[in-house]
Amino acid sequence: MDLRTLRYFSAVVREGHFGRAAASLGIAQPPLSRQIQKLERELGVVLLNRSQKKFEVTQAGLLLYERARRLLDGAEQAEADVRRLGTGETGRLVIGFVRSTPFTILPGIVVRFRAAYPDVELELREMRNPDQVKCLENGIIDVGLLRPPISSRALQMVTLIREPFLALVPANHPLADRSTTSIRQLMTEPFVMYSRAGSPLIHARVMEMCRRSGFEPRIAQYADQIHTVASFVGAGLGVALSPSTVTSFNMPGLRCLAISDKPAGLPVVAVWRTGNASVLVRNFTRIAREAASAWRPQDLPG
Amino acid sequence: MDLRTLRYFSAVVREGHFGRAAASLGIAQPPLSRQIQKLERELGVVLLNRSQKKFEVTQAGLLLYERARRLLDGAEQAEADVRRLGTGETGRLVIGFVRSTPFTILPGIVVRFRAAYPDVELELREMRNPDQVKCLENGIIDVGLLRPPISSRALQMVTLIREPFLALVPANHPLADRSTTSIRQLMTEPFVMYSRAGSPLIHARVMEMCRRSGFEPRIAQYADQIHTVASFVGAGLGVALSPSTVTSFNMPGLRCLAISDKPAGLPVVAVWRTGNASVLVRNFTRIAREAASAWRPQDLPG
DNA sequence: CATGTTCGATACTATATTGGTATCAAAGAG
DNA sequence: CTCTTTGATACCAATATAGTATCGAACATG
Repeated sequence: MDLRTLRYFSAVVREGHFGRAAASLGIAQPPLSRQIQKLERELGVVLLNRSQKKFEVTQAGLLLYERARRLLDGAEQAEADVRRLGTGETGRLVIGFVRSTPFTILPGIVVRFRAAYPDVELELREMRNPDQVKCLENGIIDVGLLRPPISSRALQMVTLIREPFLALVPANHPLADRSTTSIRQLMTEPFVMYSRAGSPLIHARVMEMCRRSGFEPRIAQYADQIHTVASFVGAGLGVALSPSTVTSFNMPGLRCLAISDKPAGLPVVAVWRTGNASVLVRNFTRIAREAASAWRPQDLPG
Repeated sequence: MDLRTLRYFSAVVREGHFGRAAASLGIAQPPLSRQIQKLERELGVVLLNRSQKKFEVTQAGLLLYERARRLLDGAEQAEADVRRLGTGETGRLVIGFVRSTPFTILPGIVVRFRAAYPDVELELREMRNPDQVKCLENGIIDVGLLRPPISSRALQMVTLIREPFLALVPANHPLADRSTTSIRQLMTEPFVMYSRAGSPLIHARVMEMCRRSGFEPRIAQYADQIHTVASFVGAGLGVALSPSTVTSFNMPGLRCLAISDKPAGLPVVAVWRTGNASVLVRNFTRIAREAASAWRPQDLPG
């Protein structure tokens, strides 16, 4: 007993007429008659009473008709649901993100994704880099938005944006009125520095930039997070090199300058399990790339 | 998407292994692989992630697995139910019967049918002959237990029993001590007679029997029903010819005698719609015939 | 009452689908 | 590095399904 046979039988009962049923099914009448006969033989049950020219549906036939309708509806629904889930129109996606992304690309990604796939449940979890790597490997999150490097070979990634670095100086600093500076010009300044523990990636990059410009920065103050750094610079504790996200805060006493050295930006990547060919993930990363390419660091000086 | 394909997919997911799944389905592995591929192509959805040697079921695949299980269970259940209904193991049967049958064959039929088909709902309705004919034609009752003749050509019948006639005499009658009499011997007796209106069939048969024996009965009293006739005879109002069911009552002052003329018994038949090939009806009439052939008029004299 | 029409069943043929056997290519296991 | 395991592929055989032509019974019509 397969669904085609049920479809046929259902059509015969619905139309009350083999010829019309066959027409509605897009087949000829003789195969339809045979299929119904075969169904009756298989079940060992008379479904249609063909005593006269016109047939009459037996009790058993009526029962089968009801059940067939339910089964066919169920199958159709299942097919549609699977298709929707499989094409990523529906389902659930858990996204990990690091703290900086809500100030850059995360909002754009979420807005675009929601618009494109309104029926996909999107769960967003802020997590630090190492947690995201673990959760990606466990399957707890499907995609991570974070900063490289990541070491796991089971993970695949695509670079979304490179956040440029800015130089931060206090408003009363000699450089404060200019829109651009070089890293070398900050050589003698005291630095407010991202701590190695709190932001190891930025710490390393800033140290590297200074060394490339030929000096070891004199560190006046460590700070863990971007707004702390900004507030310390605004308070006059020193200068800093920071991802451009600082412009998202309206910090009093703070001036942001473009860096003439044009150091490479700080990449943010989307990461997912290499095996995970889920359409949802593919769609999300596609949208993420689109959103990222439309993103521009806001209020950039210079 | 048919049920076989779903069965195949379900087996693959359940076993987690194409080879074992194929074995459990009783087919070879290559056709199974192809069917799954075809299913994925039809749905346009990746159901199994075959990234490595071992596959992994996708979200969509898991959804389809759940739905497939439900559909397959539903189909199996439907098949079983239809088969049961179609083979008359289950369902509902409405039986009409005339007043006399509860004293003769009805109990035996019901007991046997209940034993053979415990899951069939049996509804019993006492109805007079003409009502049964109407209800049979309307489909309100499925089988009627009644006395011929019936005139409708759309109805089919089978004779179940022939209730023999007995002669009834008062206990103080000269014939009361004998076990047999002839109809002629009652020629001069006053008769308690079934009324033409209340029991036209019996009335006609009794009149016919008397006329065949060469006399017109002198009617002392009319009565409608069998127990009324019996009580009147017992009260000494006259003699009577009656179906043997009278022996079911323990009527004081009444004696029952066999009739040496051996008149033909009063037939009771089962009747059903000619078109109605319902297995339930066939089974019921078969059981009715069995029960009838086992029936013997009780306490028959002679 | 004969005749034509309708409707499902049957006979036969062509096509499509499905399953089996042999074999391959890649991935782990030892 | 070799052997085994596992799903995929190529090719062939068997089965199942659909189409065309036609039949036979039942109802409608003149």
